[in-house]
Amino acid sequence: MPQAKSRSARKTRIQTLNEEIILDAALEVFSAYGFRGTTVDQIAVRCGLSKPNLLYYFRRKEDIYTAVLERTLTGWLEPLKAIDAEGDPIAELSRYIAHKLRMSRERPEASRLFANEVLHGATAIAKFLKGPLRELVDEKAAVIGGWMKAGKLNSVDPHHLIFAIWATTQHYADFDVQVRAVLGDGKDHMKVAEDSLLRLFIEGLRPR
Amino acid sequence: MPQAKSRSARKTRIQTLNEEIILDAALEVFSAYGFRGTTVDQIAVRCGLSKPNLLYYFRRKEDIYTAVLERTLTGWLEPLKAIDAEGDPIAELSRYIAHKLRMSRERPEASRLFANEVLHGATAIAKFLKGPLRELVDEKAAVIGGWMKAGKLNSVDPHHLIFAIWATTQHYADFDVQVRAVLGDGKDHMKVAEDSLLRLFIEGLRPR
DNA sequence: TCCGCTCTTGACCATTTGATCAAGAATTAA
DNA sequence: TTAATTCTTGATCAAATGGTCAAGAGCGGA
Repeated sequence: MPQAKSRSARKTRIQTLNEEIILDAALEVFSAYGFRGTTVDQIAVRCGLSKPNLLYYFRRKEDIYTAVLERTLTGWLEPLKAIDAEGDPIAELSRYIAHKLRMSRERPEASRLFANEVLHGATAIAKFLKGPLRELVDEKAAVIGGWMKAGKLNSVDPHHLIFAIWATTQHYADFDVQVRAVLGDGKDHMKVAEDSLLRLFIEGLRPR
Repeated sequence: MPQAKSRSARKTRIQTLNEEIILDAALEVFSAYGFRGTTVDQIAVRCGLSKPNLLYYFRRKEDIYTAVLERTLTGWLEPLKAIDAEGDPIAELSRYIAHKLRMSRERPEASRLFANEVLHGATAIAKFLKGPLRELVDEKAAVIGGWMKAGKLNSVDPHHLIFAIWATTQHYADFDVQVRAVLGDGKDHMKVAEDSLLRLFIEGLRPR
């Protein structure tokens, strides 16, 4: 809502359109350079608008940033939410891992934006972390813990299991440059990554 | 070597001392705010020197950054190097995981500096990644692969296994804020983290 | 068509910040 | 002690950058 007073709550066609292309461009730039490393001009150039025009839609650079973050956080919890307490434990967790891995491949910018924000203190999303995120994690950790008590899974602290899944899957987005440096940029390694992670999480390293 | 001409190759007592306290301060600040997010003045204040004085020892901000990175990379590979082909596979990998986890607890700044650099393209350490890092990883991956072929470990792509160990252990340094938001800041959770990761990597989730 | 509101931008401003420099203080070797 | 060298810093600069503003262009409903 740029102009606090004169502009009505309803959005113009142009307004909707431009806010969208701004946030698209902002995600690209912020995820690549971080908040401080990004200039408003970079975003402006990227989406073909002038700098004052950007600041017409978003008063401050920070507003663009928080808008991009909010937009990204929407849906960030979806894969975890999808874990079904009634489903087969191994199948549910396998699906979760595969889902997170797919997100790292298809939308690495979202993961990097998030990683950068957390890495630098997460001041903009502290409430999200301590609120919705924590609640959902607690809930699903309880589900996983139930599976373990029922003997359907080996006993591992469920919270740390979730951390491990986050870490390993998001690694392919956040540390993509390193992965490519080690494996070579050529081919697509995500298929191997998926097979490896699934086998590792489910079977572990010790032979049976 | 600040003054190119008049200063000899040998370092003064003061020079050695000050370069050290500068790099100590720089690690703190760079790891917290990233390269762009850090100002020379912040570092100067942190170590009690004036800004021009900092730039007497390191001509450019970038020189401080690369010096800190270099200093941090020294030793970054040590834990992986320590994996012994002659040792017991499970024991060697357990020790490696525990070692990396301890580093995340004791020197999280180093991990965060590295994470930030890779996240933003790793332009300053590209040679390190494609050179020494890759070579060492290939070497140790071969060792682990040998263990698997010998039936001493379940077969998982060794490169991706190493990525998984990096991701899960460094997660506790890089995503510390998130971990605390979910688990609560109060107690020390690293002991539970270690038990969980070791059990997860070795035994996996599927009950035997 | 006409009028009010929305959209766009060139010019501009203030602050931050990396970097320089000259001059003086401190240190060191003789 | 002395002279050469190293170290330190206040003052200053130029560039980058977030943000403002007034004026004009464009759009949409009556």
